[in-house]
Order: sequence, then structure tokens, then C-alpha cells
Amino acid sequence: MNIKHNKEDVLRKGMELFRLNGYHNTGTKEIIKEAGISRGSFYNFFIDKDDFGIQVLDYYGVWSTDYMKELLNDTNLNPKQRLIHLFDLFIEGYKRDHYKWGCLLVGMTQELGQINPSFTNACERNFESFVAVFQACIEEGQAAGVISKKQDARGLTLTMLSMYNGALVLMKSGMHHEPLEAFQTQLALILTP
Amino acid sequence: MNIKHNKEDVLRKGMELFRLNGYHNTGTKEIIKEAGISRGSFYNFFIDKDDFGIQVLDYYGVWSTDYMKELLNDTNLNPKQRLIHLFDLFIEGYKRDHYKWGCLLVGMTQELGQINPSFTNACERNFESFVAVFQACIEEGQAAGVISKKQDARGLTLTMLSMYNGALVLMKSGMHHEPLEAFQTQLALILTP
DNA sequence: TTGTAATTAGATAGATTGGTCTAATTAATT
DNA sequence: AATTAATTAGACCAATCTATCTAATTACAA
Repeated sequence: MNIKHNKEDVLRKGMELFRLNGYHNTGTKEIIKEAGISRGSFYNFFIDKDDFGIQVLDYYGVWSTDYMKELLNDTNLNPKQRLIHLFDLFIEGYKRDHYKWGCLLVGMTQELGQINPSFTNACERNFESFVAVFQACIEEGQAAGVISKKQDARGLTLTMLSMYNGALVLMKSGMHHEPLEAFQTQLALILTP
Repeated sequence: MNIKHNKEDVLRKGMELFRLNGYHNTGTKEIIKEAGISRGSFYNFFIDKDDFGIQVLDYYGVWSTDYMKELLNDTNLNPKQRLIHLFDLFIEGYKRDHYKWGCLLVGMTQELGQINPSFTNACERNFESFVAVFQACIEEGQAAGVISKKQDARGLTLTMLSMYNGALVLMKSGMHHEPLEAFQTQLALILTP
């Protein structure tokens, strides 16, 4: 028997398409086709495309933070090493897929930020989840004396996330690996006490 | 007599609208109306919307780098101070306009990166212009011993640009001033030798 | 002034989009 | 087996978008 197509499959496929091609460049037609469901089912699951978009954002947020939490709980490494390891893994993944992915939150913020307040809220909400996860690790590292205290935990987290998101943008613009490498180099510098 | 509406006015208005609302969220209808020209004139100036989009990107690149060069030639300040001053001014501007602007290159990269190779090229080309301008200043600062040499000039430039672009994304997502402040704090740290 | 070029408003075409609806089929439940 | 619920394909609609075209007007140059 075939595996049943459920709501989560559609969300995952939508996440994939939006990350690759953006929100407006992905039609409901394509989502439906790629997810292998019918038009009727799509509009049973979701009120409209915007509703779907926001659910995709939240799905992406949970999907990402779950993985991040997992990596940042690796007690074989100290907090600083965990962060570096996490980004090493992420960047490896981008490289493997020829730098075609990007961060969905970055893309959606840019594309829909000023348009629809629901999207703005969803972007900020999920960015704040990212911040929370990273900040916990940085606080632990600062307390243990393995992460620099030159900037407070929240500020250092925002800096690190900014640096990473910005590097992904440069990567996607066609520079590929170089900005990621610069990020890795500088990350080690700013984390070191 | 009224000031004549020329091609440059349309480019400037397009730049403004694309920065505010994105490429797909801005119709030719709106561009034409806001620029105060006729439909016919628009398609006399530009082959199609994509052609217009790319010319807007290059216009934004020149417009930005011109201003950046001007600020980075202020010999009353040393190179490090010039960079900090430049970002202070930019951030002041964002604040004054209630954080509604963003970087056009970031937005276009995200929205059209994987879609149209002409756009990808235009984004990378203009990002490289930014890099060239910043890198010259950083090299000067490193040679003069007022900017850190922990990372090479190109790497430090990419890092700084990433950090800034990423902070703008967080800003636009609704966090407003906080990520910008974190950026300013960390910028001083990474530039200091 | 006359003739040429540029610009205008706006109708219109053609394609695509998001979203609804229906009638048939499949799956689940009692 | 009988009944109810879920899902399907795809026709369909209204709105929107890019782009073209026309006919009238304006600006400019000889």
C-alpha cells in the first residue's frame, strides 16, 4: 500500500519549493502536483495560500529548531564546539546540494515582510525560536568560560545569526562557498574568549 | 515647467518600490503610476519587467556604492572610524524611516536567485561592487594598523557585509533596532586590532 | 510653420493565478 | 453489507498580470 499523503507531506513539499523558488514563484498548482494531492484536499487542509504559507513557516521553524536542539545537546563537546559543529554540518549540507537552498525565514521576510502582518509575525516568531535555542547554548558557554563575554548572550546570538543569514544570502547570490568560509573563520574568532 | 520624467526617475521609483514590497509584489501598473509615466513610455525604456528589474539592480548598485565611496573617503577619520561612521549613518536612516527599507540586493537574491540567471548575475555583480569598496577601506586600515588582521581583508569584508545584511533581515522581520545595535557592537569588536 | 519624433491614455489581448464547485470514486466505519 | 466521510480529477470562474496596440496629443527641430 502506498504511503498516505497527509498534511505534513504538503507542508514539507511547500517548505522545499518556497526555499528554492520563493513564495510568489511557487503556484498552488505546483505545490499540489509535487505533493501528489488534489486541489480539493489542499483547500480542505488550508484556508488559502497565505494560510498555507504561514503554516509552512511554522513547520520550518519547528523542523529547524528540533535539529538545532539535537545538535546543541551533544555533551561530548563544549558549547562553543557544539555551535561550530552545527554550522559545519549545515554548511556541508549546502555545499552538497550546490548552494541551492537558503533560509526560508530570510526569504519570506524579504518577500512578504511589509505586505502581510501575519507573515511578519510568523517570521519574527520563528526567528525568535532560533535565537532562543542559540542563546541558551551561548549562555552556557559564557558561564563555563569557553565563549567570549565581550558581547552579552543575546547580542552575541543576534550577531551570530545575522552573520550566518547574511552569509547564506551572499552564497545564494552566486558567491557560493567563499562567504560561508569567511563566516566560519570569523565565528571562531568572535566566540573565543 | 514641470521637471521632465526621464528613465532615471522610473529606475529610482522602481528601486524604492522593489525595496519596500519586493519584485513580484510590485506590478508594472504601480510602477507606471508612481513614476508618473505612461505604459507606452515604460515599454519604450525597457524591454520587459525583467529588463527593468535588472536595470534597477544596477542603478541601486551605483547609487549605493557612490554614497559609500563618498563616506569612505573622509580623510578626517581613519579607515576603521570611517566604516563605523558609515554604518552609523545607514542605521540612523533605517531608524528614521521606521525600519521599512531593506537591501534590494538581499531581497532580489532571495526572490529571484534560482529563477533567472540574469538576476543572479546582476545580484552577484553588485554585491561584488560593495565588497570592492569596503575591501579597499579595510586594506587601508589593516596597512595602517588600525584594523584587525586576524582575518584577511577579503574575508573580513565578506564577514562584515554578511553581518550587516543579516542584521537588516532581522530588523525587517520585526525585531527593528536590536539586531542593528548588536551589529554595531560586534562590528567595533571585529575591526579592532 | 511644417513635419517628425516622442509621449500620452487607455482599450485590449493572452496567459496565469488563486480559489470554487461538481460528480465520481475511494476509504473508513458501523 | 450498508452508510458515511474523505479524496479525487478537472472543469470552471473571476481577478490579476504582463505586454501590445491604436489613435490622439504634445514636444521639438528644420
